Formats: sequence, C-alpha cells, structure tokens
Amino acid sequence: MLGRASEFIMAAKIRARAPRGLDKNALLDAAFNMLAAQGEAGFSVRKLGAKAGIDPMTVLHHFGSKNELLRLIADRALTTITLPPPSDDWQNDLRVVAVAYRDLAHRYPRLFHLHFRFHATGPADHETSEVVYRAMRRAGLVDADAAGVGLAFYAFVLGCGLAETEGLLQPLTEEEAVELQALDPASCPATRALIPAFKTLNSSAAYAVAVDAFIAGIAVQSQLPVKSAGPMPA
Amino acid sequence: MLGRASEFIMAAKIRARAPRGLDKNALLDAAFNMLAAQGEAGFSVRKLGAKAGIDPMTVLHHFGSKNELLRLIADRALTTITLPPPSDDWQNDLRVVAVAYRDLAHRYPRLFHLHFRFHATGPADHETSEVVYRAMRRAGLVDADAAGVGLAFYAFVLGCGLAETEGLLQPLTEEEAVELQALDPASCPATRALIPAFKTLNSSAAYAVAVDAFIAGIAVQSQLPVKSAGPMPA
DNA sequence: AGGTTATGGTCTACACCGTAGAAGTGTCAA
DNA sequence: TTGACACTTCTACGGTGTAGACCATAACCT
Repeated sequence: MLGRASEFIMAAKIRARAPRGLDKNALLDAAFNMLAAQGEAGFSVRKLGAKAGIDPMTVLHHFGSKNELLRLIADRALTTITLPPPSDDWQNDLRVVAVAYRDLAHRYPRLFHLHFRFHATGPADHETSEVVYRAMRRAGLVDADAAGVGLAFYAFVLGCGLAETEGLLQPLTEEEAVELQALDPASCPATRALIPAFKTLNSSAAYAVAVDAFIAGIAVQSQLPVKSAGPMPA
Repeated sequence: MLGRASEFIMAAKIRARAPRGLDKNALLDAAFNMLAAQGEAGFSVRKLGAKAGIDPMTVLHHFGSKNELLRLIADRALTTITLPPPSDDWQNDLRVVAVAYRDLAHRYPRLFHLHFRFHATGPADHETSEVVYRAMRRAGLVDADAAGVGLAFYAFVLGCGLAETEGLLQPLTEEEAVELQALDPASCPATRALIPAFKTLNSSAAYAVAVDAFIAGIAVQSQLPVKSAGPMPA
C-alpha cells in the first residue's frame, strides 16, 4: 500500500505514537457547527464538551485555549471559499473575491467577525489574497500602492460583510424610518430624502455598485501619471 | 381613573424630583476612560464599580445592563468627531469624513469595534452620515445608489479603521515576512513580490489612496448614462 | 407631623465562564 | 516489567453579568 513505508516509520519514530482516542477533527467540526449555529455568545468550552460528551478540559488539552480554537474555526470557514483560477481580467478577479467573501458572510454570519480578529494566517487566505495583489499589480499600481490598496480592499470587503451581518446594510424597518423622519429637515435634508431608498434597500445591489465603484476608482488611480503612495513611510 | 390633565400634572410633579446622589455622567466618563485604556477584556461592571468606589449593582441600576453602558460609551466616542461644515466639493467632504473616522480609530483603538456593533443611533452620527448622503446625491447618484453606496462607504471606512486597530494594516514584521517568503513562488508570485512593500507599509498613505480610489470610482459611476441599483429590491 | 411613595444604592445569590494543576488511565517502547 | 507518555478527567480558583430582596432617603400628600 505504501511505497513510503520507511518514511512512515521514520515519522512514527519521531512522533513516537499514533494519535488515538478522540478525533480532534470531529471535535473541531462540532465546535464549528456550534459556533455557526449559536454565535459566540452561545458557545463555550463547557457547552462544547457537553455536546461532545467530553470533559471541557479535554477540549483545551487539544486546542490549547479557547482562543486557539476560535482561530481554527475561522480558518476552517475560510477554507470553504473556492475561487475560479485568476483570469486576464483583473477587475473581474477582484469582483469574484468580493462576492466570495460576501457569500462567506452570508453562509456563516455568526462567525464572520472572527475574520477581522484572526486575519490572513492560513493557506486558504493566501490563495485569495494572491488574487487581490495580482489584480492590483495588473491594474498598474506601484508596489507600495498595490500593497496598501490591496489591504484596503480587504478591509472594504470585510467591512461590508461585517456590516451586513451586524444589520447595518439591512433595509430600514418602519420603526427606524419614523425615527429618521423626526430628524431636523434643515440640518438633515439628504438623510430624510433617502428614507424611501433605505426602506427598500437592496444590499446585494448596493454591494455590487460599491465594489464596482472601488474597482473603477483603482483603474482611474493607476492611470494617473505618477501616483506614488505619498509621503515616505516611517 | 384620572383626567388627562391631572395625569400630566402628576407626571410633571413626579419628574420634578431632582436627581440626587451619584453623578451618572461622571460614572459614564469613568467607564469610558476605563474601556479606552484597558480594552473590553479589562473592563467589567465590577471593576468599574471598584474604581468608582461603588457597588457594581449600582452601575447596572443606572445603565440597565452592561450592553447599554457599552452603547453609551460608543455614542460618547462618536461625539468627539467634529466635522467642518459641508462644502461645495462633495469629494472633499467624503475625504473629511474618512479621515475623521480614522482619527477616531486612532484616538480610541480599544473601543472602535463598538461602532460596528452599535451603529447610527445618536445625533452625533446623523451629522456625519448626513454629510455622506449629501455627498452621494451631489455626486449625482440615483437615490437607491446614494443610499446603498453611502452605507457601503461607511462600511469601508469602519472596516479600514477596524483593520487598523486589529493590526491588519500594520507593516509586516520581519518574522511575518519570512513566513511569507516561504510561500510557493509559483502560486503566490504577487504576494511574494510585494513583501518589501508590506514591510514598509505606510498605513496613512494606503488609506488616502484607497479613499481617493473609492471616491474617484463613485464619480465615474455617477457619470454613467443610466446606472441604477440593479435588480428590483425585494 | 406623619404616612406614602418613588428612587438610589447595596447585599446576597445564582448560574455561568476559562483554565491551572493534580490525578487517574490506558498504551506503547525498552 | 517498567517507565514514559499521551490522553482524559476531576477539582478548584478567580472571575463574569445580573435577578431579587432589602434598606435609606428625600419628596410628596394629607
């Protein structure tokens, strides 16, 4: 079965023992599902242990700390992102990344905020960030700008996802609408004028327009004669 | 039971009692400073009570719950934003809002994330959002787009602020750099090529370029012949 | 003045939380 | 057999938010 038998034995000697007992991966699965379903408030090491029929301390023995467990959960969520191979169209590549992250936010709204806390550590993330940075360079940005705007693009996409999971991008409820109606017409005319638009807000469309605007702006910026990143970094 | 008039008088008389005892505002100040200094992890109702020389339950008696207290703290942070009066230049107005929020993130990095959780409730927030929506309309966006892109602009600005307070926009450390160097050159050429740029990342400059790109993109979008917000909202 | 009442503040208690540290328990290499 | 070691569990500690009962006081009404 294995041509790599000796390799396996070597590894076995180094590792000395095969992992036995509890299936760490299954436990991570359970934790992931629990967090995805109940949110961080309804998730605790003790509850996870109870659901898995296991002592809570066993959980910590395997994952070191609750924080490490959360990091792994966030990483696992990231692995559910699948991107098509990068194309020649950098603008479309960026759009693809943007919708991929929005889909991620919709798929796991209760744990999306973790991606802000634990950013860019796993290989899954490097795959998508490579697409972003590649697009920035294809757009013709100077390296300093490509790096900075690439990260800002990430912040934008994550920010929109988080805003959506937190309800910031949802259409206004009637109750909120009347609250806005109460604003001073003299000082808040634009806000009041947009109330109907807020009530019928289409978050998908809004996101699409915003992403397109950002991308179009990058295209414009990159075509400016000599656009550097501004003052010298510290 | 009682006529409306006497009911009103009763209410007025009831309300006539002067608030005595503990200064709620001073307590909020203490809470604000505590959270700004120690972060949410080092902040608890009990600790606040201890520092104020007060029973922890007294805090809750005044603020209802820890969550309400946090909301007030976030609101108070927002009131530290001061904007110049809106000008004729909508692009510059947007830039002003963007730097105001970034300054806010720098001023209170340990509580900036609260602005994602408790968004747009106080009058302080309506003042700045009015500037944003006004700018969107001045840019020539259709109402639906003005609302959507306005909110997305918020998400962008908040996302960048949060990214910065979470370390996402900081220059790469040497340690992280060597980690990136280990990436597969075939699959991550762009990421590797930008490593020097990441090491010397100037977050101020990156933010400025990204904001300018977004604004430029809005200008482009708004000049498209008939750009609506896409499919009909639900 | 005396009684009533609303309010401010405290105390105790409950049900949780993360996790350090000690104490089994079973399995393998020597 | 004998360690050694990975795994699991138990107990305990010091925290958390907050519900509910309780007391003190100041302002009202009669």
